[in-house]
Amino acid sequence: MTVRTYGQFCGVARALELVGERWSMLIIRDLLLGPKRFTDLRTGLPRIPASILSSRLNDMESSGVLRRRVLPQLDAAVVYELTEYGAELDQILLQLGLWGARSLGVPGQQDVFTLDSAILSLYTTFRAEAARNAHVSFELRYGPMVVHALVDGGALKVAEGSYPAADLVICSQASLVPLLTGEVSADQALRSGLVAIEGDPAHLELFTSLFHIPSAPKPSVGLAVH
Amino acid sequence: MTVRTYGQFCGVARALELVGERWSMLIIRDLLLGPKRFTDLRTGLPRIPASILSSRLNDMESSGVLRRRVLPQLDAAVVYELTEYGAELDQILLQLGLWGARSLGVPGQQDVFTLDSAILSLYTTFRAEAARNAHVSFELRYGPMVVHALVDGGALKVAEGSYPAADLVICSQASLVPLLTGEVSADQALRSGLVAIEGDPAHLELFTSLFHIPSAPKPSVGLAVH
DNA sequence: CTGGATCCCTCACGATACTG
DNA sequence: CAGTATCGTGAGGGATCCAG
Repeated sequence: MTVRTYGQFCGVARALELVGERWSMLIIRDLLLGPKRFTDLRTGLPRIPASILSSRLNDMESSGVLRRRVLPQLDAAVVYELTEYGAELDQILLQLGLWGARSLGVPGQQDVFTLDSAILSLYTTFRAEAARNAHVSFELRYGPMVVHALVDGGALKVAEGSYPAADLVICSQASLVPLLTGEVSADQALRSGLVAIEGDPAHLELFTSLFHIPSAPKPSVGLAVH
Repeated sequence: MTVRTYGQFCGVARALELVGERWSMLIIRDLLLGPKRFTDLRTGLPRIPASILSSRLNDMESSGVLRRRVLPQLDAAVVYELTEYGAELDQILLQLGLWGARSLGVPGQQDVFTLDSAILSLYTTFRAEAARNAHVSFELRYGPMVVHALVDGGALKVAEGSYPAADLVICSQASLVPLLTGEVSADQALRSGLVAIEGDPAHLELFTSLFHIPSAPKPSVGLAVH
């Protein structure tokens, strides 16, 4: 189980040796939302072979990114959870998700849309600075999957399940990406049937201002200016 | 050349399909510092097979992360440079480098320390908020490799080569990591011979406050709280 | 000399089956 | 349920060769 290295004395190379193998980042993505069992991870990552999941978990446990924990229950349930070190990847994962979301096309026939990525997508696209004075709650229904998002003045909490007190219920028939990029306005989304809502249409306008996929670059650090 | 996918409709998965293959991130790391020729990239990544470099460049060109450009010269020199989209990975790469630097041990016998990673390491460890009122210049000598860093009130510019007007010259005999993490103080580093300087020792103290590898976590977004 | 392409070998990945 | 074992395939690694 000797990890392949890059032969470089470099923080980036080291990071990639820890979490750069195929599937590792997606495992971490799912664990960011809480400890999970082996089977939970398989469910969230339908295409990962069990043997690969097993070896990734072992590798990342050895390197201190996550840990195995035996729950104090009769059935001795085992969960995997991020260590503090591993959990510090959260911002990086969110930014990477936002960067990648910009080139998400339409979902392919084979693509799965999991609960965890639905929840994560709300965190990645959340614009805290636009939510300073916002206090609003949404329930989102992606087919059978239901999550809710509570916006409370710059803070966001997303979780699974319904939220009967929600200010707005959004039922999406397809990908919300065009709405989040601004390619489609709230109005257009409603009229075209991209989404259906229960509640005040003005709240959908608010939703698009709180959750957004920027098409223009954020100001760069200025390394690659030419 | 059909790219392996993860079969997920998710920004993180999409990002990994674009830049998650082995070596891709390190290619981008080097290109963050400016356009480079095929041979320059090979020099900075000694262990990458030419065939892999070639296919990564082609893949990332197809996906819009970088572009080939033919310089208007007689020899028709070709350079590779990041697109605007690719360049937006800069913050992510810097943060990933900082995260990985925390588990950098001592450089292995086989490890190379390239000019680009030396320059990048200064960007990754730079603390702009600690440099608000700082105006100072450093020359760093890692064996035969020489770079200089200009700190100008929260802004940093690092480049290759000597800088005769530098306020402080730092000659490192070994890895600077212990100094940057605070494991070794500026005083101890001098007395132990970890570094030798030309200039005011007080500037070395300043250096350690400007460039730092935090051992404690930065505040997390609060996803993985349990 | 740069910018690759081609060959071959090895090992990680991926699918399936199996066990405590 | 929670993984490990087996095994074929294809990507990575290294050397060599070729075109502009």
